[in-house]
Amino acid sequence: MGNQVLNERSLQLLKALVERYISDGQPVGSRALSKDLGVKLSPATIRNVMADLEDLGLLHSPHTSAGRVPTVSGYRLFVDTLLTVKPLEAKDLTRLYQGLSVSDDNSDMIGVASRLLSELTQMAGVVTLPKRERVCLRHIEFLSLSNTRVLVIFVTNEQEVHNKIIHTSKVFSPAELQQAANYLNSIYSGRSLDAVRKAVLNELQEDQERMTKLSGTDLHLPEGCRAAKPDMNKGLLDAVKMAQLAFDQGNDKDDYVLTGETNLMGFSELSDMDRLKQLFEAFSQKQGVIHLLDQCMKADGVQIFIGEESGYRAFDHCSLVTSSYSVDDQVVGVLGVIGPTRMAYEKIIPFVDVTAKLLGAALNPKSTAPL
Amino acid sequence: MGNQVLNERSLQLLKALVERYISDGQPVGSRALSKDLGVKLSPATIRNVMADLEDLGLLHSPHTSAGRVPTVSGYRLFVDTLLTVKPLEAKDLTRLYQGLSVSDDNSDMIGVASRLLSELTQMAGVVTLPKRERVCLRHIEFLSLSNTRVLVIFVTNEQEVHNKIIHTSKVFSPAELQQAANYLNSIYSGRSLDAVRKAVLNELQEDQERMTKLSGTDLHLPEGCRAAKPDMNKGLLDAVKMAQLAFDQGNDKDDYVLTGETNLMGFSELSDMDRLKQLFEAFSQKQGVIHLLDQCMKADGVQIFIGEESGYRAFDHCSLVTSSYSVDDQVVGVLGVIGPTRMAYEKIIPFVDVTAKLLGAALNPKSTAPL
DNA sequence: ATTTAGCACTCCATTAAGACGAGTGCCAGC
DNA sequence: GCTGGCACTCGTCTTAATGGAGTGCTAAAT
Repeated sequence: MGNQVLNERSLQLLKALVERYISDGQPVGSRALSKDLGVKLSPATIRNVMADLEDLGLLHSPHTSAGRVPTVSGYRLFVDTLLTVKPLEAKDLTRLYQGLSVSDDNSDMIGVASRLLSELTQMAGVVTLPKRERVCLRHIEFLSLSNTRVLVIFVTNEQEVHNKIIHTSKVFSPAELQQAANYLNSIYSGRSLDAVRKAVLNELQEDQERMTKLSGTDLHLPEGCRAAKPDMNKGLLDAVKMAQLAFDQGNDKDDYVLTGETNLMGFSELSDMDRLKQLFEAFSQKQGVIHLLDQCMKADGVQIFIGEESGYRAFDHCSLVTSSYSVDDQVVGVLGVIGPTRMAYEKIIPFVDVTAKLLGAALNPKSTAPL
Repeated sequence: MGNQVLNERSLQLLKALVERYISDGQPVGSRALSKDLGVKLSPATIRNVMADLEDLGLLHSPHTSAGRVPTVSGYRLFVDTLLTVKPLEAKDLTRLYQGLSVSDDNSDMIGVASRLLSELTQMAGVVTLPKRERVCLRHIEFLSLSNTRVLVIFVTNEQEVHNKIIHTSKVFSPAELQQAANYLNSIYSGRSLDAVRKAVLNELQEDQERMTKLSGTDLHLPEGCRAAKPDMNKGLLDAVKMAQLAFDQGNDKDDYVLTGETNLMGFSELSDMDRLKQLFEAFSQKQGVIHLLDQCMKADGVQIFIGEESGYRAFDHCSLVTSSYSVDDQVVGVLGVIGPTRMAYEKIIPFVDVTAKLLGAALNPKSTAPL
């Protein structure tokens, strides 16, 4: 009896079984496996081993007289220790390179990456937009709309343009807005949004303290203040206040680009309409998916969620292969592929891996000429 | 014999049949119809009439011993002349009003409208983004990225921010860009993008003519030129050239917001996976849908495509109820509902109608205070 | 001249039964 | 510890039978 729980042979057998199941989609029986396996073993022996693997929770029989199918734990063991990753095919690599090459118009790199993933894997591709906090502010601009409504436009990382409407406490003239923008640009340009937010808060706090200290005597200039003239100083404070509104928390509506969802409609394991509906609803509600992807951002390198591991019902029959991508050695986002649990991990993993690296490179501001 | 092809009675019968079919989803037989119908008619008589209607191509039997189902022409006749539109229920109307009320942050009105449509009708809602050409330019801004790459940011209609990267023929300093923007803003602000594009082309053409006339003698100022100094004039020409690049054709990537696609997965007539896949693929490829919606923009008021009428295979089993929406008496976009041919037209039509009107009102720049 | 009742007929949907086959579990022998 | 053999299970496929909803046609009724 295979009392020595997981010997080499049973692992090889599990590997063969998973591979077979992934390529066929049919529960695999002892006979089929016996033929697949290099080692000469009779179906009966294999049945014994399979029974052991089933006891360990790595396999599962749909019913008495069907073959075995890997469980989530079975897949997990497989991807963690048994999998032999296949290098990308030349043509796919070329495709990725040409799609994600550093070009002048990299305005839709995220979309391109997502489309490439879905196109090449024939599953769904997903790419999160770069986390705003981790991204560099390049330029900020204010534009008066009406009365106290001000449109804030800011550019990050060479290409992305964001905008938001804020309400100011008083009415500003275009010149004042211009001045405020100039000031903010001179101080904060080039720093990460996160840093800017902190600096802004800090600034406001210091000001608060000064106010209390010098109660009323606003003609005296506190030291450490860069501004030369009092009225100027007042203007700058307004600028900082506006910056605070602009970079407010909650501003970061994380989002992602998902493509090739329709590819998922071909898979038999997702042919159940209710399941599929749940999955697509999760896609459009977004928050669940975002949360899941956020988890992947912590670790870098390729990460995999198999079936129920994700913790989201809608993903019960799906796997998610992700990798974070970095700009300037800083992790800014995640991309990945969504497909049925029964997917060709050994091919998908390198796809995701390479795409993440290329996307990071393409987004790198250093590779495009600085101002 | 009902030789007088479409008498009042047969029309009433058709109406009853369509209504019954819409609410049941089952082919409707003569007996059921006889009960539904106010008039006392035996099933046999009804059978005769139904046979006539079938000859006219208004009805169709799935098979010998099933009831009848309306054909596309049947539906068409129904919606065109038989339909009695039901007014919106109070709660739905309230919902629309509160969702589409004029608020300060109407940045995502389009999305809100789409969500409302899908939520209230339990089908898919679609709203096109306002046509750029028909929308007013409010402000333009240039931002130098690197060398000849310039980011153009322009705001239209109070709220929408667009951006595009253009390549200029020479390197401009920030000051030059600022000047160019100022000039363009002073001349073109408030005019429709379409008008601006034409004016710009005109300007360039005139300049061209001037150039040929005065070949080389650029010290002489041609009359009709507003600029006072030659170098200034040169700068303005650059501005116009940049404007041309910015408002280039092909820039108008028409787009739409589609929500509630998942609602479509519940309908039995779309439960066929292949069909559904085709439909969803059409949704993500967009161009087909855009073309279809564009057609609806020509006519104003509610417009309906039933099944194959749309001309797109993917929509064969769907109907599309649309209405254009206008800002400032100018049609700028289209919104609508997509669902199975068997939909409650009498309810959907007022939904679409009212939503279009409210959206138009909410987007109207006049209703928000001007600068 | 319509309308109606009656009747034979068609065709789908459901159910039941049987045959098939893939695969298992277990046992006894190698 | 591995293997062959064997009985058994269970899903799938095929076939046949039954029931019912609905039609088309014809002949009688209005």
